[in-house]
Amino acid sequence: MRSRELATLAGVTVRTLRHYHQIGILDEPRRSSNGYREYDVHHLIRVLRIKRLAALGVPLTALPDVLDDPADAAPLLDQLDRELAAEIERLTARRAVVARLRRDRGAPDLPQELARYPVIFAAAGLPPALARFDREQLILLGHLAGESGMSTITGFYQRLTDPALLDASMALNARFHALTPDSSDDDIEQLADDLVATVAPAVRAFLAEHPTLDLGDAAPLVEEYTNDVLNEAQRRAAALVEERLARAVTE
Amino acid sequence: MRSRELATLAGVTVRTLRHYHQIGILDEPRRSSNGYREYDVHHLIRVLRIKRLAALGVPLTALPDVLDDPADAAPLLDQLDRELAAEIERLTARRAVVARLRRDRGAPDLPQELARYPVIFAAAGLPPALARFDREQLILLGHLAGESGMSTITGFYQRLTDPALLDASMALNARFHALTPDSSDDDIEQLADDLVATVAPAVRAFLAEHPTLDLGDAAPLVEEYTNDVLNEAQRRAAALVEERLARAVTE
DNA sequence: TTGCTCCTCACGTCACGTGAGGTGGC
DNA sequence: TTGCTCCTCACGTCACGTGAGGTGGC
Repeated sequence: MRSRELATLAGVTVRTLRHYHQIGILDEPRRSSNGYREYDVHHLIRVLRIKRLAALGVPLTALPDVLDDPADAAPLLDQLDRELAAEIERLTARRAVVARLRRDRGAPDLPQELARYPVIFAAAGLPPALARFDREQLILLGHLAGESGMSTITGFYQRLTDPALLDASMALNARFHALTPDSSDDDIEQLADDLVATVAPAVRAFLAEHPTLDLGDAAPLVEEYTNDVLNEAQRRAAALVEERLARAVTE
Repeated sequence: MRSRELATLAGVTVRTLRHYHQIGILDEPRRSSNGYREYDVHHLIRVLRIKRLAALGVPLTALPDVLDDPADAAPLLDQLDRELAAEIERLTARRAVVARLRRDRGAPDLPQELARYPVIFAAAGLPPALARFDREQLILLGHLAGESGMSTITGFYQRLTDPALLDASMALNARFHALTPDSSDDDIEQLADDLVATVAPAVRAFLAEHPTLDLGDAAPLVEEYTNDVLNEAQRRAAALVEERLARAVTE
């Protein structure tokens, strides 16, 4: 029989037969006078055996050994089982992450522990520009802080998104966002005062429970980021907040 | 920061960064005077986002859309979930086949319904050459007979491997295997008689329960196979058996 | 001068899919 | 002459890994 017939009988494509020839797991048959390949039933059997092993996940390059010596099958099956178990576990874990993201309508580019906060902020009316700032900062912090720092971050965002605090802090965020390079010093000072007054209790309570975030060598990166993203007035406000908050919290 | 530092911070290889540049999902940074790339924190954030989406199984080519518009995330997550579910199902089914093969110490290149029979025959002392013949014939028949024919085949092998019949038929198989082109006509006739006498009751009972195997256009292939594999005396014995068995069963 | 880091090609991976361009049989 | 089947290259897939060969900074 010729290529097409063998392929159809075996349930593969002609290209697949060619490929099996190329990598040497299927003998080339004799050619008829016009150069056409003339296969016989032994080729069909060989292809069926290859197909079945391949369907189990055996790499084609491993096939000559297994096909020629059935005794090689047992360790191969053991290995296949281990690989399948591991792969299923990977995919199942991945699916659990996807499920959580879908449930929370979370951002898929954030660590799953943090994915829900941008959604909460967006729902509370955070301006898009600030939302993006916050999201990127979360990505950066979440990665640089590592496993241990993650619980500090989630603890902080947990308090920030407390319903009692959320609306007030969103209003402050809007004022912060509205700062422009020609905002008055008074505006900046006033915003810093209001911000500290609003969040100080939460920060104090938070610090009692969590270690300080230690970014190690990576701290300048976070600073570089905020410097790049905030305008002059916003940077000044942030510096004021940092300074006054430290005092408010320690006194 | 330069390539190595960004790569280390992000937990990827330098080659991966190059790849992201090549496919256009990561902006090329400015170069320092010696041609070295100088990345900043925004590149780090971008790579972290890419990494996380990629870890979920999002193809890199789909990333620009998702990264630039988080609203695209929901349908993407739905699709990912479907793909993951389907893939997990495939792998789980595959693993079940592997588990059955391991349990039965079955041949992995046979349909799973038939995998255990070669093992039974081998344990019963079938000569290797005949074992190979039988195995290949099973592969061929199992494939050509399709879904419906499979139950006919398993039914037949079920009876053949009945302990009451197995030893006797193995002895006959050994005699069949021992036939050479210069076996006497008497030996051949005697063997055919003994074979028919031994298996006729089982075949009769079997035929009462199962339809005849219909190979359709593929029947000549099976004949080609046996003609290729058996020697002259064995072919004559097989023809005699076929003829006399048909009579023994219908009378 | 000697390592170390960076750079740019460019091939390899795995199991084929998909044309391109050409030839024999009805 | 016109389809149909077969043939042989040879590039593409996906996300990089892995050298090869060369250059700048201490």
